[in-house]
Amino acid sequence: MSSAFFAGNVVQKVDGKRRVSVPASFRAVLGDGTTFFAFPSLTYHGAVECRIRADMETLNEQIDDLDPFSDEQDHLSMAIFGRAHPLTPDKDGRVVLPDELCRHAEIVDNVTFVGVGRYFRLYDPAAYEAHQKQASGRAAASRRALGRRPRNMPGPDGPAGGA
Amino acid sequence: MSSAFFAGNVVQKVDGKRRVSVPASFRAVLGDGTTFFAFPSLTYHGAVECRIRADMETLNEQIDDLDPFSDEQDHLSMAIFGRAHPLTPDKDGRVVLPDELCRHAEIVDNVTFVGVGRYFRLYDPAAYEAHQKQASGRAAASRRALGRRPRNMPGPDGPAGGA
DNA sequence: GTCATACCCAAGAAATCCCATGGGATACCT
DNA sequence: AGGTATCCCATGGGATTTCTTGGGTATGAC
Repeated sequence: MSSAFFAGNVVQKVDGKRRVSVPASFRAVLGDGTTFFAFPSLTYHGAVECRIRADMETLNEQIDDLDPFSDEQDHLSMAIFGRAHPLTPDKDGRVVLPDELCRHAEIVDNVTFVGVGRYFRLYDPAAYEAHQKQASGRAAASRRALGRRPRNMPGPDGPAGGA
Repeated sequence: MSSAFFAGNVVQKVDGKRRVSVPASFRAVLGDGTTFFAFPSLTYHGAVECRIRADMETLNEQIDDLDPFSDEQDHLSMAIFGRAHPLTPDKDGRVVLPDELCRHAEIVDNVTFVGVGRYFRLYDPAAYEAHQKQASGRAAASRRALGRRPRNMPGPDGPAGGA
């Protein structure tokens, strides 16, 4: 049901030890001291994707359902699980960003946390601005993909509540 | 629990801390201290769209149903969730408008809250006047798109007239 | 021992709360 | 009906708490 929901964007500093404060608003969604998993995004090269454990497990099942020994299965599990670092916020709400991920996303001394619904991403601030600009530009057109109905929300009798 | 319904328009002041009173009438619909999500409108550039959590989650599901890893999916979720700031009215019924949103809608020291049914929008007062004027002009023509279901629709010279 | 990781503490900045005031609208009393 | 007392809401400002962030200290691996 109402699993985690992340939204908004926040810029945080990365210190000399590669520590970063997970924004309080995100921590509130995660729950204090809850581990999440960070790995290079498959969708947008240059971002790090962060997901909660439940999502990782779902992903695992989906990949398991693929043909075992297939290249697909192998590649996906290597790309995701092989590079997924578990991160647990410390008592001050900070995590240490693995060097591999920083290099991947070219994160140096600032990170932008971006909520994307059930997961969030990490970007270099400049890269985020660029990607966001592009996404916003094209989103208006893509909006039709959501169905032709502007009223895409369930009503009182809608699918949400049932009875 | 019937779904939210927002109507009417109210101009509110934005103070030096970028605080704004959410109109009492809107708060009554939301429920006290209920957080809602504000993001740049995809349909009308220059407005901020505000939706309740349930709507955001529905939107999230719809976007999830799109092709995973597609640009479409990526752009929509970035444009909407990445810029959707959760706002929670404080005990005085006020929220702080994120700078990003103020800049987007060119909101400076006044905001117009506009009810649009299940959600509401924020405009710069002048921009609202302009948009409203234009919308009213086209509404008469678009009216037939509604079909003939609502029998009590005012005509072109209906009560919504002058001022 | 050296390096890496996790913990603790402190200070500045920012967000939140709390209270007081001004207006406008409504309810009430005469 | 006229006038007045109340209530509710919007708004300003100051006090408090929370968040972020820098640096120091312990724990443990190698």
